[in-house]
Amino acid sequence: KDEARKMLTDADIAHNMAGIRKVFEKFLSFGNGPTDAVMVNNADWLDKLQYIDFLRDYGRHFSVNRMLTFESVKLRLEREQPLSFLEFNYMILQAYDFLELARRHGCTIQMGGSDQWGNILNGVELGRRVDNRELFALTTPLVTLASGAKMGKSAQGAVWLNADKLSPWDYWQFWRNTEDADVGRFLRLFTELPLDEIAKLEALKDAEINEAKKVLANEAARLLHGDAAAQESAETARRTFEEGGTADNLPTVTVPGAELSAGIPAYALFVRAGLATSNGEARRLIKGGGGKVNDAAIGENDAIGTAHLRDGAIKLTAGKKRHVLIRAA
RNA sequence: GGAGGGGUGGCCGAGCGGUCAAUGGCAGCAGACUGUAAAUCUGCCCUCUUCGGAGUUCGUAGGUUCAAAUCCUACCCCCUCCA
Repeated sequence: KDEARKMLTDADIAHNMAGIRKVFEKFLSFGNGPTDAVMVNNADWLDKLQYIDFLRDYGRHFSVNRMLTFESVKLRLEREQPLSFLEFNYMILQAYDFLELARRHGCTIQMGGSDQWGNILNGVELGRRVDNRELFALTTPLVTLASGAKMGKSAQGAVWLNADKLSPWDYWQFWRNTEDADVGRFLRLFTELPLDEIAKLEALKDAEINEAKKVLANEAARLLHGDAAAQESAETARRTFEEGGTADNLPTVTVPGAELSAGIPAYALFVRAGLATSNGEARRLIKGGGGKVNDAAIGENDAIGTAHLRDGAIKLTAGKKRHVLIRAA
């Protein structure tokens, strides 16, 4: 990270921990068994640190000369951006965390993105110097797209693993929209399919590669959100994109029946649906031909109401991929 | 503490009294082309709008001026060097 971290309150931290645990629960089992995962809070040991003792016992093992050579630090200095002492200490604390984890839980390997390489090695070295422990680091390259961009940007922003940040449907869509050139690699990285099967999928050419993308979306969504959610998303996608119809499971926003009877201007409805963040944006979207009601162009000021209900819902579309159903509450 | 440089829209970065809601690039959104792909081209990209305009922006607060992102003062914050 090369930008200042935000200070978090205790409540923020507790909230974040709960969120992190919820995500990891999908992939790990927490418990007391020999192979179960344990979630710990480094405040358990960091809060008790005595400054002078810490400096004397651990601080002496860190050379500022060396810390200044770290990429994250160098970047900040080169750009003449601020780097507080608090942040400068982050790598020391991370190293100490590794040591504490080794002492308390017999943890011997730390994994992370390649940007963590230096930080993790600091811990490895600290373990050797202080406890004569042998610790290990394992890092993976940050995943980039074939086009060179960093992965993780979707139409709505970041790709979140929490369902309340990014719905299973949007998560499925994210994978479905993978670039051709990334499909094989992503199947290997993000699914548990056998490699020979992936090789076959990857060999698909042109429009056929879409089948591979569906498999990728299904598998990735299944791992995170479960079978049911994955299948539902696949079915919703099939009906929406392949049949051009209206699937019941598209994201839905409800509006009080009375308001709908009275009629709501189209631009306002797009804002309500979350398809635009301001009235002006909604207007521009519709004017530019990117906003549709029940798959048909409309005027941005047209009143949308009960007359537009089809099977109990009004389908709003922004662009080709974002659809929202409006239902009366 | 002293000297110098600087804080501009999500980010980078021009502007340095009026023609500035503010060049350009990136990111984002939409249209065309397609395969829910990429690349490319086009449009949009502060808020509101009865589409004529209106209102709020250029660290914060004051001031000068007919007019300020641009000048002055104070304050806050950042960077560099000196102590």
